[in-house]
Amino acid sequence: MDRIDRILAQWNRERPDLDVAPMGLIGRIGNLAHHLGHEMGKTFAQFDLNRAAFDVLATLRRSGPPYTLSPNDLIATMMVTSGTMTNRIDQLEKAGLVARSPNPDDGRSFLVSLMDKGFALIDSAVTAHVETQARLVSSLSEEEKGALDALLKKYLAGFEIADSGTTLAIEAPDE
Amino acid sequence: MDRIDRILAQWNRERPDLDVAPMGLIGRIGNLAHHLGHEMGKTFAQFDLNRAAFDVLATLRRSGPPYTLSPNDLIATMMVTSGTMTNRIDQLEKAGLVARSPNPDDGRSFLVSLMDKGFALIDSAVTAHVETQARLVSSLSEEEKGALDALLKKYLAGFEIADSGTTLAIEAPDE
DNA sequence: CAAATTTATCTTGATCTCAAGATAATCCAA
DNA sequence: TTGGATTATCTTGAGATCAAGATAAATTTG
Repeated sequence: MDRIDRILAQWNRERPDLDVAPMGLIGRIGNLAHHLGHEMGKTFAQFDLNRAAFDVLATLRRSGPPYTLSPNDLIATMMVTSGTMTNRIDQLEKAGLVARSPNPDDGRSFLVSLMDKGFALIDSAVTAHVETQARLVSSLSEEEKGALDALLKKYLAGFEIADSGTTLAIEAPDE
Repeated sequence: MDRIDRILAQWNRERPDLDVAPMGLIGRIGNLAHHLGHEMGKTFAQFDLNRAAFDVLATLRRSGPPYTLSPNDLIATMMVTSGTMTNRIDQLEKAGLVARSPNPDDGRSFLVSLMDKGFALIDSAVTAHVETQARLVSSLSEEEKGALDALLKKYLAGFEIADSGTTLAIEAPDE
């Protein structure tokens, strides 16, 4: 009888006409994301980063040499709006962690490159981040982690297909 | 090979020293929460609500008669800060959906009560919300839903014990 | 009973995000 | 080629959240 079960029990009493089983599943995913995000944020803060800045630096770092992507690449990877990405890059640029340069192949576009300082920072930060993540999944056995990951992957697949434009039952009828 | 798998493959190439399996699991939970939140937000918008307002109204509604809780009760249920809750209640009060009254038993405190208009609105909205949620889990079989929910519940249990003050391996060493 | 502490709520200031629209460059079709 | 559509990015304005601190009432202590 956890926090979510208590919520479902209340709904059952007040609105017995509703089937709230999906609410339990979805609520637990949301709660977990909240807790995990909070804990990971502490690690980011140790490097004077927040989740947003970490994600941008990490995306550039793992893209490999020359550690350079366009804002649009970053937008597509991180699923945020263009205004959000402009803001993130502005801040990282001010901090001297990345630099913008014109894209020689497209006058509308820029290239965002990881500076040496940014490379060093994200390499340290990601090492600590991975340690934090290992701790955050340590309450599950290897089997449980594998089973959970497999189920999540299957579930997520429906949304990713939806993203790519295909119509699925999982999508809303219209926007 | 989904979006998360591609990220892990990049890290494996660039930083083969890191064990990024936990990143996959945690990343999928975050991605799912993001997708689910986005879809549910569309339903809330149909009732001129956002997630924040829906949660407050729903918490009052499911608490049962007299549909009244203190701001502190709402804060504890929703895991938000007091400033956030003040803001939410202010808006709902302006919209005529809830009302504040002094708490006769505690001069520091208020009681937040659902108005008739708020009751009618949340009863319609939650009906639609539950339908949305049913759609959002429809890509999983009953067995998968049960297995996923059980794993999530076990995982979440570690964090809820942590909330209550007990020290667990899953917690950060310090804040 | 008075001082110190705790509790409940609100205020303030900063940050992050998004949606919508602006700007400028590129692409495409006739 | 040239006008219209598309694309990439930035700007603007508004909303939500949080952390930290202020305020006032209740509780605990000696």
